[in-house]
Parts: sequence; structure tokens; C-alpha cells
Amino acid sequence: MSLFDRLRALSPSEREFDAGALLFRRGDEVSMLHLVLDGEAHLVRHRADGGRLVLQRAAPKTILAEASVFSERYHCDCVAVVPTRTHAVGREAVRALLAEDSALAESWALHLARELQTTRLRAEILSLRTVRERLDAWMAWNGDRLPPRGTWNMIASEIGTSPEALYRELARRRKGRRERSDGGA
Amino acid sequence: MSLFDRLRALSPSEREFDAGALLFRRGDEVSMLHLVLDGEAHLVRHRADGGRLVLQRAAPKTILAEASVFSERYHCDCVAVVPTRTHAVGREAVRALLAEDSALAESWALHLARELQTTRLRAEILSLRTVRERLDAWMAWNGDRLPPRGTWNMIASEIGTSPEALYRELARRRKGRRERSDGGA
DNA sequence: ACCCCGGTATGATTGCTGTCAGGTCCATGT
DNA sequence: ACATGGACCTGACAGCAATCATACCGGGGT
Repeated sequence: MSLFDRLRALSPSEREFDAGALLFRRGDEVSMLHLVLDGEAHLVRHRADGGRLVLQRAAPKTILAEASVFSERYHCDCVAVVPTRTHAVGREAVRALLAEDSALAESWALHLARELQTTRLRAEILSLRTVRERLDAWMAWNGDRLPPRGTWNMIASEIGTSPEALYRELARRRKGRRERSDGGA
Repeated sequence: MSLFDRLRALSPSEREFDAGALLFRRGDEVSMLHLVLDGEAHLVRHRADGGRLVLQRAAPKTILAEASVFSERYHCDCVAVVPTRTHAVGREAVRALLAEDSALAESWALHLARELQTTRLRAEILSLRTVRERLDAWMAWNGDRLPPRGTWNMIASEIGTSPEALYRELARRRKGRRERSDGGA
């Protein structure tokens, strides 16, 4: 049973949020840990000039604001960017469970460690300069396979480029491969 | 007592590595968890074309390859980029301690959660397009203060730009910029 | 069969940034 | 006092990608 599902089993309370609704705001006391079921929620910090800084983009099946479990109060706002459904479990229940069930605590740490690893990788990819390098790195991590059609837009945002730039890079590779097998020399 | 120091107290074994030396390689059995004392070690994955993908840059006082604690074997190489000294503690000892000391397990999870949060933030900053936006975001996170002299080179690499580009942006701000062209989305 | 929409594709333009090149300032060591 | 090295600074140029615009294509709904 996955960590997500084990946490979910803690309680039966689902919550729904309209697009734009706040799940919580900075300074609120942390009483619940949210598990995203549908939609998408962003952890955001607001800047003085009105700009916003996104700290996490939580898709379905992800745990929202893991650090909040260890904090009395939230350090940033959380907003549903589309209609979103979450499963909310009591923070204290989670802490109690983590304290008494060391196997679950290990799952929890494993989840965090893996998430950390992939996020560090993403940061490294984003610090590369050209689309070519970024796609190379993405492919190296994903089994040296080109991304499947239909997901290209997602990949583009993952590696921090515009869709057009990614299309061009993919086209360049298709052409390159054709020439290599065509007229080689 | 910090998590780093509590783990360090587990055993007294220090290790030294020359620049370029391997701390471990992919496929090796994980027996030790390394705590970096001096120098810098990179977690790297090698690509077919000879390129390397950095997964973690471990500075002094950081825990190297946290995920390895939960893995039988390493998933990537680790190389010292400068002469490096580490403190190595037994992986099983760490696991045993985490299993029996739930307070330490909580510290461990807290460490991972915080690291994850800051790394997610870094990824978000790196996905911004201009140096201006990136510096704004960096400042928003660091108390709206300009970075102190002497650290600018470090900041530049943190936000993924060249030092020159950062100098220019800082100079622009010093002069007071009255031009405000916002390019959102 | 039709329309509509989102993903794919590519040309043209613009502008930011990387890079190179040169230069100042300052702390340190001799 | 002088030399050295590192951080800071700025001009010039080239290159890459963001953006805008246009078009094709395929699937789902009607």
C-alpha cells in the first residue's frame, strides 16, 4: 500500500475548492495535511510588488506542503488554480502515526528523499543553457527515449522552455537522424 | 544538537579524497552514509555521450545522497571535485537509529522536507526567464535584501546566470530603474 | 459529415543573455 | 612599496530562445 493511500486511510474527509479558492493562508494554524485527489493546487508566496512566487505545484496523487506537518503555522498561501478536490487528514494524527510506526516513518522519509532527488535534478536541468542540453539531460534521465506525443507541452514546462522551442529541437533531431541514416557518408 | 552532528556522533570514521577521486560508484553496495566536512562532492550520472548530469552538489556540512540510506545500491557515482574530507557513518546504524528514535526520525524528515522546499523554490526561480525576474524572486525569498558583496558569484550560479549578467542587473538597480516593462505570464 | 479545440509545426522578428575583452578596486603577501 | 589575485564592472558582439503569427492535423462532440 502506497504512502499516499496509507495516509489517506487515516480519515474520510474530502474537501472541494473552486478555482482560485484558498486552501489555507500564511499564518494559519496547521491542522490538516492535504492530499490532492483532483485538480491542481499551488503553494505561493506573495511579493510586495504583487508578484507571486510558486513553491510547489501539486498535481493529483501528490502530498501538499510536506513541511507543514512539522510546522505550527503555514509559511505561505495555498490556492487552487483549477477546481480541486483534496483529502484532508489531521496533522496530529499524521505525526502520531509517524512517531509510532517506524516503517511508515521510513516510507515518509523515502518519499521525501526521492522527491528531493528528482527536484534537484530538475534544478540542474533548468540551469543548463540551451534547449538541446536540457532535452539531452531529460532524456538521459528518462531512459534515452524521446517523450511520447501528447506530453510535449508538459515536458516543455518541465525543462523550462516554450513549446515552440521544444518542437524545433525535436524536429532538428528527427531531421538529423534521417540524414544520418539517408546519405551518411 | 543538529541532525548533522547527531549522525556524526554515530561513529568516528573520517575519510579523505583527492580531487577527482570517487567516493562510490553506481552499483556499489551502500554501506556508508557520507557527511561532507570539507571540500565539495558531486553526485553524478554519466550519459552515453560522455556528458555528465549532476544530481547533487554537496558542500561542507551537508548530508550526501540522503536517498542512499533507503537503497541497497547506489544509483549514481559520487566524485570529489576538490580535495574533500567526509565523515562516514554506517548505513545500517543510521537506519536502526531512525527506527528506534522517533524524535530523530522526525528531525530527519524535517531536514528532507526543508531541503525539498528550498530546492523546489530554486527550480521555480530557474524557470523564470530573465535575470530581473530571477533576482526579484531571490530577493523576495531572502528578505528583499540585495545580496552582500563577496557572495555575488555564488548568487549568480544559484539563480543560473553568468556573473556579468548579475552585475549588470545590480548596476541597473543601483542607478534606480524608472523603466518598468512587465512581461508577465 | 461537420466543427471546434488543443497539440504539433515552422517562419520571422526581437531582445535578452552568454561570452569575450578590457579595466578598476581592494586585500593579501612579500 | 610593489606585485598578485580575486571580485567587481562595463562595452561590444553574437547566438539562442521567447514571442507572435500562421497553418496543419486528429479526435470528440453534435
